[in-house]
Amino acid sequence: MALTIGRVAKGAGVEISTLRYYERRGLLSRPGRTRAGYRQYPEDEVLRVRFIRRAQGLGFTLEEIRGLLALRVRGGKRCGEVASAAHATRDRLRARCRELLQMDRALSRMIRACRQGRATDACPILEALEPGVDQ
Amino acid sequence: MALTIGRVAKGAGVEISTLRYYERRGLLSRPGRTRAGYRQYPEDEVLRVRFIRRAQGLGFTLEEIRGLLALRVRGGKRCGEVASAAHATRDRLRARCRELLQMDRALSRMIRACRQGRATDACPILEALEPGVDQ
DNA sequence: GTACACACTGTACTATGGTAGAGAGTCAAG
DNA sequence: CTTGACTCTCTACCATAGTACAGTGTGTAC
Repeated sequence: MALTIGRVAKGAGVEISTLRYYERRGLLSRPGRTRAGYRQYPEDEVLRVRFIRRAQGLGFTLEEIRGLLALRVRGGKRCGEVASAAHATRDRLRARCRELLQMDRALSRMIRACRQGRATDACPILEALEPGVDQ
Repeated sequence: MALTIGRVAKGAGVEISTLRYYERRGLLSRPGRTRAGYRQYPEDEVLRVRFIRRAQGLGFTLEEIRGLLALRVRGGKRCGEVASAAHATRDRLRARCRELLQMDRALSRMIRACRQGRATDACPILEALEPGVDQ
């Protein structure tokens, strides 16, 4: 049961034109077509599109997301290649997460200061991030 | 010892034009000027700019970063307001971090599968994220 | 067989986050 | 006092990530 582009769009909560755009950018592979030229998507295309939107929400560019989506193990071949790409990606995710947690701690400090009625005149987020500045 | 725009740019690793752009967008407050009209920045402006770049790397828009930079406790006044904004921001950071860790786990699974010579034909990241799809 | 929703391509426009260049003034060294 | 590096404003351009629209074809319900 193939889906039309309209159904995929509705399912994933995006515009039809966005799906065509993703196709042009190589994030979605070219689907089959009916004789009339209508795109025919497999049902799980919706999941792929949702993934794209979530990853964008996390601050990845479409280029990066294209890379994420390309990561998969194909029959043991080129495994080393894929595994090292996966490792590198994982490292970047973790670094990102660490920085988020640093901001989190800064905010917590601020909230505490606030509760105690102390004023922090300088920006606490900015201060809190200073130690990590050189990487 | 005030800094010229060129020194701030060099210190923060950005273009001069970018600093003027940030000023227009309200991320940097208008600095004092010399009689000749040259901008005069306090030394810690460099830190502020570095913070902006890091936050951008974490996927925040300039608008969001403007909000982050505005969060500070001013002499106990408007504390409730600021604290609730800080809480909300912290919640968003944590949600973001959780999603990153979800992707992290997906990658780890893939790396394990790879080591064991198993092929995962579907995209493992995509699969791993499915449970979280509905929020 | 004619509405009407939906699909197709192609082009053009939008917002965000910058970057580049013109034309002019400024500062510091020699 | 001139040369060169730096700064100023203003306008125009660029890439990314879409969105909108024109003009045309399709599919189905009545």
